[in-house]
Amino acid sequence: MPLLLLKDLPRYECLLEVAQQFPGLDPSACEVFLHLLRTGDEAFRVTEEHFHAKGLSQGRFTVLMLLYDKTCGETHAFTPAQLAEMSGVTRATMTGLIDTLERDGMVTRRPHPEDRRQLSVELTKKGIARLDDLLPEHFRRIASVMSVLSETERKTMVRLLSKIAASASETFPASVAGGGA
Amino acid sequence: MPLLLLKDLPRYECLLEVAQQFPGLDPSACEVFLHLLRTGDEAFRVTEEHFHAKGLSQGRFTVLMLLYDKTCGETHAFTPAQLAEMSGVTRATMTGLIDTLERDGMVTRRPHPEDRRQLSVELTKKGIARLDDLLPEHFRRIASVMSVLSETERKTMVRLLSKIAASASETFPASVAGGGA
DNA sequence: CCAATTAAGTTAGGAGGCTAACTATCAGCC
DNA sequence: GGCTGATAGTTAGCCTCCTAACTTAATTGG
Repeated sequence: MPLLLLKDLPRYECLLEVAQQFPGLDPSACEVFLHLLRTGDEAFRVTEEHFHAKGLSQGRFTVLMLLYDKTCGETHAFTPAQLAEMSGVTRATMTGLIDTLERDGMVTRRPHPEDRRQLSVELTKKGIARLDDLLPEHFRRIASVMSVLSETERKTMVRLLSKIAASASETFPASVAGGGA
Repeated sequence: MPLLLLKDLPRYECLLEVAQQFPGLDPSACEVFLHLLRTGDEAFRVTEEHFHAKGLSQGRFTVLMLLYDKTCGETHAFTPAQLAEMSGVTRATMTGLIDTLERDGMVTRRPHPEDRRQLSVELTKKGIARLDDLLPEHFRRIASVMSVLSETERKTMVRLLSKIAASASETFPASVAGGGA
C-alpha cells in the first residue's frame, strides 16, 4: 500500500473553516482531491492484497500481463526497455522486477539474435499458469467493488476521471517519465 | 510516485475482446477501475512533486499537517502511536518519518511526564514555517487540477468515489490497519 | 509483591520505487 | 577502420513503506 493518507478525511465543514485562513484553498476542490486519493488507495489495496497472497505485486503483475496474450494462445516477447516504457517505470526498476520474476521462474531472459545489447523477456509456462490462477479472482474483485455503480454512473466516472487526469498531466506535466494521455 | 500503471490504458474494445476469454471480467468495471488508479496516481504525483521540491514527502507532510492547527494559532501534540493511527501507517513507519522530520528540525520528541513509554511529538517554529511556505502552492495546485470540474461535477465525483470506497472497504476489509469508512 | 501480559517505541531486514553512473554494443562519420 | 555518440541493460546508493522481533515501561492478578 503505497499511499499514505489520512484515515479519516477532513470533514467538509472543517475544510470551510480552514479556507478562511487560506484564501487560495478551494474547499470543494480539496474535497474531491482527498476522496480521489483515498478511493484510489482503497481500490489499489483490494487488488494488491490479492497479488500479495499469490506472491506477486502490482509491478510484477503488470509485467506478466504485458507479456500475456490469452487471445493468441501465445505470449509476447518484449525487451526490458519496452516493458519499462509500457509500464511507466524506469529501466532500472524493470531490471529489478525481471530479476524477481526470473528468480521465481515466471519469465526468462533470452539474448536477442541480432542485437547483443538487447534481451528478450518471455513468460514461462509457470508464469502463464500463475496468471491463469490469479486472473479470475482479480476480475471478480474489480467487478465486485464496482458493482455498486450503475452503467450510467460508470460512464460518468470515466468521463470525470479522464478530465481530471488530463488536467493534471497538462497543467503539471510529469518531470521525467511521460505523462501524455 | 508509488503506483506502477500502464502508461496507455487498455482500450475499451480490447477489454471487450479479453472479456470473451474471461467470463468473470466486467469490461466497464475494469475501465472505471483502471481510470481510477491512473487518475489517483496523477493527482498524487501533482502534490508529491511539490512536496519533493520542498524537501518533504506525502508521509512527512501528513504528519506535519496532523500537528498543525492554524485556526488555534497553536500546534497539537500527539504520540507516535496516535500519529500512526491517524495517518494509517504502522508505528514502525511513523518512527522513520519522525526520525527524518526531527533530523530536519521540523518536529521535536519530548518525554511524556506521566508515562515514560510515551513521547510527545510537536511542531517546531521551523516546521510551522515550512508549512506556511508550502501550503499556498499546495492548495493552488489542487484548485488548479480540479478547476476543470463544475460544482455539480464535484458533488457527483465525491458521491461516486464514496460509494466505491465504501464498497471496497466493506467487501474487502483491510487485513491489518483499519479500513473503516 | 512479583510474574505475566499488554503497550509504546525502536530496530533489523526486505521489497520496490527513484537517480546517477557504469559497461557493453551498435551506428555514423570522417 | 577507428573515434564519437547513442542505446540497452545493470549496478550502486537513497528513500519510504512493510513485517517481525526486541526493549522498556505500565498494568494486572495470584
